[in-house]
Amino acid sequence: MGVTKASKRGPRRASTPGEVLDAALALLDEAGLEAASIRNIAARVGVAPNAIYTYFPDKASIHKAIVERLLGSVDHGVFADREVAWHARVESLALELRARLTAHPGAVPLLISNPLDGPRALGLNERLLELFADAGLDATEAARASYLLTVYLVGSITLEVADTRDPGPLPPESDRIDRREKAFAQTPLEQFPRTAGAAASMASHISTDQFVWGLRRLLDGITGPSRGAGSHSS
Amino acid sequence: MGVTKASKRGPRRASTPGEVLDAALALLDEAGLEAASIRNIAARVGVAPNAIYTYFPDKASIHKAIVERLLGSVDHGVFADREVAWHARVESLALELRARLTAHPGAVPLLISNPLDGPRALGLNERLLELFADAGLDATEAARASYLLTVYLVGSITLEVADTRDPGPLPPESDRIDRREKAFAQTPLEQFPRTAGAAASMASHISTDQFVWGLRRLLDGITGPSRGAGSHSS
DNA sequence: ACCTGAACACCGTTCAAGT
DNA sequence: ACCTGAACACCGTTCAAGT
Repeated sequence: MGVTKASKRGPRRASTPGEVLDAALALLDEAGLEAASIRNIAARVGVAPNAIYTYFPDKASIHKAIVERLLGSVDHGVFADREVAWHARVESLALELRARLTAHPGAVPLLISNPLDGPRALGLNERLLELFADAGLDATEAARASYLLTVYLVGSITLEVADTRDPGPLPPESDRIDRREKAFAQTPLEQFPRTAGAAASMASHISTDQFVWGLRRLLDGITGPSRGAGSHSS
Repeated sequence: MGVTKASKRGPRRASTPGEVLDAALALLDEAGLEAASIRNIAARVGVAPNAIYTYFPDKASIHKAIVERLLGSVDHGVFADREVAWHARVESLALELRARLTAHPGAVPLLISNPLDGPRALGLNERLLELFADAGLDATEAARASYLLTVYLVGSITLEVADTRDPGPLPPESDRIDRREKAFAQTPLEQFPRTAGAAASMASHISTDQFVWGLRRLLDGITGPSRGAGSHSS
């Protein structure tokens, strides 16, 4: 309450930090990481390259801000509801995060090259720990479990975007499955018989099905198959 | 047999592709990704920058070759032995891969920004599929399981090196645990109570213990807890 | 307070030329 | 066949100057 709007002196800013991030994210989406240079961002904002340093101290801080923005865009409502079974809540959280992050493949390299220590990242971690506490895990187990899930998310997303090198939005799943099948059809059968033979199933790697399957195997490993409440130690 | 040594004409190469990779990997290890520029590599090899293009068509191909070299350095002997229980063999493979890759943190960004489709990567995938076949999984299940394990490896390694931003070899585990504990001691308790409270357990995230724990949870999820042979479908 | 032009020390890559 | 010098079109960042 009672916070004044902001300073009003000087030649009034030509832009805002938010617009700088908009420009950066747009470039990331359209043309990939290397296109999101300070100079290109400045051009899109309509300002000289060095004016960017009025908004952010350096390029790394822009990267961190983008990651925070993406993490901040996840809808907490879906999995914060304690009425829902915890299994389903973890699944919602994981799917929501995957959706938000794969929507901007160009930004994924930023996600995985910086430590996840911003307020949004910590907030999500907090949600995860609550979830596992609700599942009956003690503090140590919950910490391990939430880290395991983070590993799974990061790994899945990384592989998913690494498999589709070119910039721009991810093509529809069906197209990607198609491409994968063609790629595997070319792998030398004699040398890698199982890999080549598994082509059909491999196609499903990049699908949501595979993601959910892996997620469930992982949760089963943590709390025991098809059981919700906590058991076991170590 | 009977392969002649190589061409002997021309001014004799000042270097070899292998030495170029040595130089690149050394720079990666000592000073990180951005230090491993074509120009720095050339300087270390003792040649003009553009001479590098005699050995590799572009920078991306050097990156791919480094990844292949690292993957090629894993010792297949440890887990190829079918006398050993498959659980232990998977664990050996995972630990061996983790050791080889975290030994060169600077190279990890290369690993995760290109599709894992080189001959070495396919060879390792083949080993994994054999392993899961030995465990009694059918082709589809084995494909999913091997993908899940790849996700786990990539995610673990990514988070491990992302948490230690500065270039150079990873510090000893005890130091990293120490640093993590200090970092978490600073996280605002009111805002993220569970995250801050879990500090002690979080420290173990970057340890081999945590890696093995997660790996076992994951294998349990795939084949059922503390059981080796295959069961279940879908 | 904010923005600019100019400069610095870098990139990856290409091209014509030398041996 | 291999290497070089020079150039091209870029980078991120800094600095002095303008309003």
